[in-house]
Amino acid sequence: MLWLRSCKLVLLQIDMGSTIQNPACQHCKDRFSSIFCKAEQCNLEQIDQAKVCSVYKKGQVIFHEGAYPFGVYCINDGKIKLSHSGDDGREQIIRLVKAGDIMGYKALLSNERYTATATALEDSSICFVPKDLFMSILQKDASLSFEMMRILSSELRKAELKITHLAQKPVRERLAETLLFIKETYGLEADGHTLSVRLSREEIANLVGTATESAIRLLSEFKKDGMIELEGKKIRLLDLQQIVKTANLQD
Amino acid sequence: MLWLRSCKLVLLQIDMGSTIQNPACQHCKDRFSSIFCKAEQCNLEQIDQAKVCSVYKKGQVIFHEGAYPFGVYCINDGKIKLSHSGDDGREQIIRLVKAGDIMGYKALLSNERYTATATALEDSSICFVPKDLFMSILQKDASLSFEMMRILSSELRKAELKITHLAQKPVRERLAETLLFIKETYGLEADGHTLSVRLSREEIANLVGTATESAIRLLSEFKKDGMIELEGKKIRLLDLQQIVKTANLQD
DNA sequence: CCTGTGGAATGATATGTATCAAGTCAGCGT
DNA sequence: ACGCTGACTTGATACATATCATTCCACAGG
Repeated sequence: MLWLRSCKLVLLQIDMGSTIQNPACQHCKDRFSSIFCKAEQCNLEQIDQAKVCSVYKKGQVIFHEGAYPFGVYCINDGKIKLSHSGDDGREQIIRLVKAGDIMGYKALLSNERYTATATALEDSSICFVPKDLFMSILQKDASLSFEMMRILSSELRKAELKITHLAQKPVRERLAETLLFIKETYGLEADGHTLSVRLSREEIANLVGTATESAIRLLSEFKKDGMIELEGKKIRLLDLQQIVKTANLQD
Repeated sequence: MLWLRSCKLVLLQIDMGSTIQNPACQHCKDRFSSIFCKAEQCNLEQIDQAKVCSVYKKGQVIFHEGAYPFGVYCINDGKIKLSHSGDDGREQIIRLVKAGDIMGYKALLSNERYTATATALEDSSICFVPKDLFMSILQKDASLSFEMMRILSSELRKAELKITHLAQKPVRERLAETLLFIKETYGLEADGHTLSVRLSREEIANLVGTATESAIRLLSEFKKDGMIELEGKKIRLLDLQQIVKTANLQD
C-alpha cells in the first residue's frame, strides 16, 4: 500500500509537469521519483535497474553533512528534513523533502561534500541511484539535464526569497509563512485542517530561524487569536486567510 | 585596455577550471564570459556571433525584478549587484557579480520572471546572449549544461549557508563575514588592503541584512579596534586575521 | 505506584538591534 | 558665498527576541 500512494503522486506530478511526459512512468511498475520521468525511456530503464530502494526509520540519518556523495536519493514515500548544523551546533532546516522529490544532487553536481544532513521525519522509502550512472545519463540526456537545472533554479529562487524574508521580516510573520509552507509541502490530513507532519517545536523554530521558546510563544498567540488549534504535535490551521494576512506575503 | 584585463581573468579561470578547456577561449579575440569556455567550439563561435555587447553606466539597471527574461548576460568588465526589493521596499542584495560571471540564468532556466534587479555598481561592459540560442546550445552541449549545473549548485550552497548565518549569527559577525566576502569577490587594490569596490553604507547594510545605522556603528567599532580603516567609501582591511576571527567562521 | 525523562509551556530578565531624531560634513549648482 | 542635498555619523530610546530558569505534563520503565 505504500507504493500505491506513491504511484498516484508520481502520476499527478506528470500531469502537472510542463515538459514532455515519459510513457514509461505511467506504467509505474515500481516506486519511482518523478524527476526521472523527464528522462528518455532507455535511460529510465537503466536507472530503474540500477537503483537500490530501502526503508529508513523515523529519525534515521540518510546522509550526513561533511560526507562524500556517491549518488542521488529519490523519495518514494515519506518525509525528510535537510538541515545544516550551524557553527554553534544549532540546527537550521534548509528544506523539507517529500515523496517524488530527489535530494543529494547539489553536492554531486558541484562535486563537493554534503553541506546538509538528511534525516527522516517519519518512516520513509527511498531509492538510491549511483553517481556514475546518474552523471553518465545526465551527460547524454538533455531533458533530464534541463529538469535538473529547472529544479536547481527553482530551489535557488526559494532560497533567495528566504534570505530576504529572514533579513527583513519579524519572527511572527515568518512563523505564519512557515506554517503555510509546511502546508504547501506536505499538505493537510483528511479533515482539511490538520498539517500532515508532526514536527517538534524545536524543528519548527529551526525552520523559521528563531529560538524554540519564541516559536512556542507565537504558536500560543496564534491559537489565542483563533488562527490555529494545537494538540500536542498536531497543528490545525483554522483560519487560513488570517494566517496568510499575518504572513504578510506579497510575491 | 578594458578587455585585456578581462582576457587575463578568463585565462585565469580556465586554468583553474576542472573541466576541459576550450582552445577557442585562449585566443580571446573578444571580451567573453568564462562560462562559455566550457562550451564546444562550434557553439562558442555561434554565441560569439550572436551576442550583443554594451556598456552600462554606474547606477544603471540592466534588468528589473518582475520583467520577463529574453536571454542571459555575461559580464566582461565591471561590477553588478543583484537585489530583491523586499515587501516593505527595503533592498536585500542577493549576489555580487564580477567580470567573467553570468547572470539572469535562473529566471531563464526556471522559465519565470526575474526575481531580482541587476544594477551596475560601476561602469560595466556586458554581453547579452539571446534566450533561444542559449537554450538550444544548452540542449546539445552537455559540457555547458554541466557547467551551468555546477554554477547553480554552488550558488545554492552559498545561499543556504547565508540562510543559516542570517538565522544564527549576530550582526557583528555577519558584517565581518561580509567584508571578507566582498574581498573574495572583487579583490583588493594594489596596496593590498583597500577593497576595490565602493559601496554605500546602505548597500553594505543590505548585503549584511541589517539597518544602515547598525552597519555604520559596527564599521566604526571595527575601525576603533584597528581591524579596518575608513575613508569615505574606501574600506581598508588592516588586520585580516582579526576580521576572520570576528566573523567566527568554521566551514 | 513511584520516578525519571523529554518536550512543552510560561515567566522574568537581559540584550542586541531597529528606529527615531539630530547633527555633521562634503559636494554641487546657482 | 550661499544654501541645498544626500550620505554619513552619533545619540537616545523602544522593542523584539534570545536567554535563563522554572513549572507542567505525558509517558515509559522499573
